Amino acid sequence: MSESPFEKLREQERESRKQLILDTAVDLFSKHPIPEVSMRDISKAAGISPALIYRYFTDRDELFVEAFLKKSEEMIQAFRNSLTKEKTLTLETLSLSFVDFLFENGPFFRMMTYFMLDSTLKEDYVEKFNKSIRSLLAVMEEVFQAGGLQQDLRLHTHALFAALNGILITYHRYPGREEEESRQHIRRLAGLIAKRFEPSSL
Amino acid sequence: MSESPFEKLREQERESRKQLILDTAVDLFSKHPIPEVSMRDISKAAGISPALIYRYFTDRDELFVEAFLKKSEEMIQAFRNSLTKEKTLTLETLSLSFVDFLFENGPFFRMMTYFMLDSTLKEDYVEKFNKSIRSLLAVMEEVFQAGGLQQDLRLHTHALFAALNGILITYHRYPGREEEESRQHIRRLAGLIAKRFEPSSL
DNA sequence: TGTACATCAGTGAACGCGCGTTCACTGATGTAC
DNA sequence: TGTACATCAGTGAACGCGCGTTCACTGATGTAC
Repeated sequence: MSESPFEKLREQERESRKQLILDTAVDLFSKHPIPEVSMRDISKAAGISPALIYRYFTDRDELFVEAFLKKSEEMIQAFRNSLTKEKTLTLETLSLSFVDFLFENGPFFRMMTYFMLDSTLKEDYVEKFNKSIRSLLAVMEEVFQAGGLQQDLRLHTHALFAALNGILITYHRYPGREEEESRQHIRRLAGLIAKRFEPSSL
Repeated sequence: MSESPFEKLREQERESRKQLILDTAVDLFSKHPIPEVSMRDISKAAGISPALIYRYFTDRDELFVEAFLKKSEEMIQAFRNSLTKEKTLTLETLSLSFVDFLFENGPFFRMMTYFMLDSTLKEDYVEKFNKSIRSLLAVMEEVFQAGGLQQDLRLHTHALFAALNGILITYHRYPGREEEESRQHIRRLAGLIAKRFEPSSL
């Protein structure tokens, strides 16, 4: 199974072509409802034939899952980075960062909620999704712990995560509001929730 | 525009046929992902021809919205009733009732989240949806008020509503858990959130 | 160096399917005179 | 009472479309001898 340098290069080229398709898909998933993005749409946007996608992915579901995982890893990494930059890491700063991030990263947010609600995907795809979500929860849990919370750590993390998700889902395009107003409302609610989770108010 | 008793009867008959279609649709929307329920599915389940649905509804969207509104009214009414039965109306009992209700009323929950996330519906349908959500928020707001909360009443109601939604969406079919386990986890999280909203902990 | 073969990226057209919706129609009932 | 017409519930088949996916193919490049 050893590969010559030459073969490795070919492999890398193939990989970067695959990433190009993936990036195109992520881009479209972020702009339109996920069920409305067709393989033809993706191929057109990538400037290739529809058939070619099937040289890199077995089917649409696999493409979707890989697109999600890619974006998810980027997102979690960036989220983690932004947290290390904060001087004092309170639940409030964590929560505001979180909703800001999801608000900015439309693709990730859309795909995540799609997974949670609609998915009729194969079990091992669902497992990959959950693994990704668990990574995100791990980041939050660290902050809780750093913040001095000891009891029911896991449970509090779940509650805060779900609550913040709920705020985003419920108000991300509240009617009769401009995007900036929605964002402000979401931040206000996230801050309000976070404060109630501070250990000091326990 | 006055109607004879005879015409009224005919009108009522027509109306009850329409309701029958609506009930069938609600039933299917509760059992399968909403985009996967086709007009043919509904007509087959109702025992009629697909074409007949179009004598009662202009298109699929209208059918969907009317199905949602019907279920929503039932749901809000029942929720209100269950609250009047509670002796002491704390936020905790409110919250547990709320998640129990949504957990039981799969159709409403599914349709609500579909609206929040995916909908590409016409503006006046969205307006009807929001009116319905506002009724639900009004019930919660009453409880907050009865519980003695004065400041930022609206904001707290929004936050709790969104948080509970988030818990339901995030954990309603948490993987590797049986339905009953999911329900318990959701109740636990809802209780945890609710306690933090009690005025006493402000 | 030349030749036969293998590999694989990439293509455009096609397959088969299910969808929302419409069409042309039947048949029962009510209405006007 | 009979007849011509209107209304409307209801139907099965069809229309037109877009979808995911596959097929048969081309053409470039690498490999064996």
